[in-house]
Amino acid sequence: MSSTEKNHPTSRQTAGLSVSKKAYHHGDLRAALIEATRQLVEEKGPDSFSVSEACRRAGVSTAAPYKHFKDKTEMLVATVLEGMDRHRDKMLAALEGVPEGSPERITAIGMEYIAFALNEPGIFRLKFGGFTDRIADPRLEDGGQQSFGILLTEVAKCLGEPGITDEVRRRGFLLWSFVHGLSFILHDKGLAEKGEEFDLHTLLEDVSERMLS
Amino acid sequence: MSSTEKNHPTSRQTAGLSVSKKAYHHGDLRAALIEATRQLVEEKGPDSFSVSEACRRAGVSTAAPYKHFKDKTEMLVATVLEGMDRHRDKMLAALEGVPEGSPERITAIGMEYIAFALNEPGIFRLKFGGFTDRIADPRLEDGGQQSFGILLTEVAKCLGEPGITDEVRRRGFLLWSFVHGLSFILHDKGLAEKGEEFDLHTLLEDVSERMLS
DNA sequence: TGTACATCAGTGAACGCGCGTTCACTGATGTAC
DNA sequence: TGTACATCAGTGAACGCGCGTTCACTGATGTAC
Repeated sequence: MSSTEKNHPTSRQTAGLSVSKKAYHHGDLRAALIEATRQLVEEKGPDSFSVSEACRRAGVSTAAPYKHFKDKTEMLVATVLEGMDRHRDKMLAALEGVPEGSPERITAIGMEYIAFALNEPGIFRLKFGGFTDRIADPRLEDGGQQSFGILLTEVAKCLGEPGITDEVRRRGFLLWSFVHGLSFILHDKGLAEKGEEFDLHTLLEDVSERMLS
Repeated sequence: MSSTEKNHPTSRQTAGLSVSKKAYHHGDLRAALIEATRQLVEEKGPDSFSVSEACRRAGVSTAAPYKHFKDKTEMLVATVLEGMDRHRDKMLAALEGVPEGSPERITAIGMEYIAFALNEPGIFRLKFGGFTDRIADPRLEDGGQQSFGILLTEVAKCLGEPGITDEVRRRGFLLWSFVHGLSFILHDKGLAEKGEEFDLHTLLEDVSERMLS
């Protein structure tokens, strides 16, 4: 009984979205587990993540998560979804203040995409890397579709097209492929050195221009 | 004793590179294990590969590999190296008959790169995916450098540059990023659908042209 | 050609480990009266 | 305000599993004479 006050010092008041979520014993174990999962996925990589370790980090027994998630995969899906939300928010934020219809908006989206891949490579790979037993959750597809839609909207405006035409989808797909590949390459220390002599922003501007003209 | 003739029906005569490798008991267990590893990596994914299962498939005890490889990682490295050799050979083969200095050579390299990623996604991810405990083997770096060098040589010829200049490296890096990203996207069923309406070869031609002009 | 010996590829049993998941439980909390 | 009760988040012990690696061994092969 004397060694039980070691955990979650600030979790009781998480200043958060869900006051409706009752603060039983832990406060919000679900959120705490997602955060622990996120940290572990970044520290050890998506493939080395284990439920047990997340529990250790959250300071609960290994059985506790099963009150909140069906199984390990659901924990990972929830964590990726949370990451994608942040990702999309940042992409939209990056657009603020940049003139409508300017190619700089495309560059801004690309920069944000790459920044996310570099800052949260674990989540990025969990979403895009194609890993063990493939998480094929429709909610993940939806999130990706939304982000891609943001890009297409900007491409349409840049090209002066009336909407998401075939040509817009085509250019958007090409731009996405490029930025996606760049993300993987820059994230990999051994590969990134082949491009370290180039300025990232200039590269993106260059490509945006070539692809949109 | 009655159920031992089930394994490796054709492995005794592997029509191979190494006659010097003595045919003791198995013939060439090293090669057989690499092939088993390759198969498993494709079937189950790089992260689900296990030494034990490779042994089962090769029909040997779980201790046998340690006569040929230091540990699990060495088995994977050897398998990736073998795959990279095949990859490079195919890239070079794809160039045969295509006129020197034509952008079609760039497209051919790109098509081959993507074909490899789609046909051997396990090996591709093992080389490029950035996975558990990161394999950072200098031999892998070398192989990648070689392939990139082939691309740069072609880019230089297309641009009419005297050698591997900064501009050649820059264009080559952009082209590689694009094809690399495309490989990941097309390999992923959920992502590939965003580009399924486009003809791959036409996309590559388009990008090569935009990047080389 | 035959024999004695050295080599070493592959064996089979064992090890310790951390994993994902289950189970009956407990005890703090919220609610009804 | 106080008491009885229902809820259910989190417990702790246990499970069966497959893993990577080790060890002393065996027995087929190649070699020296």
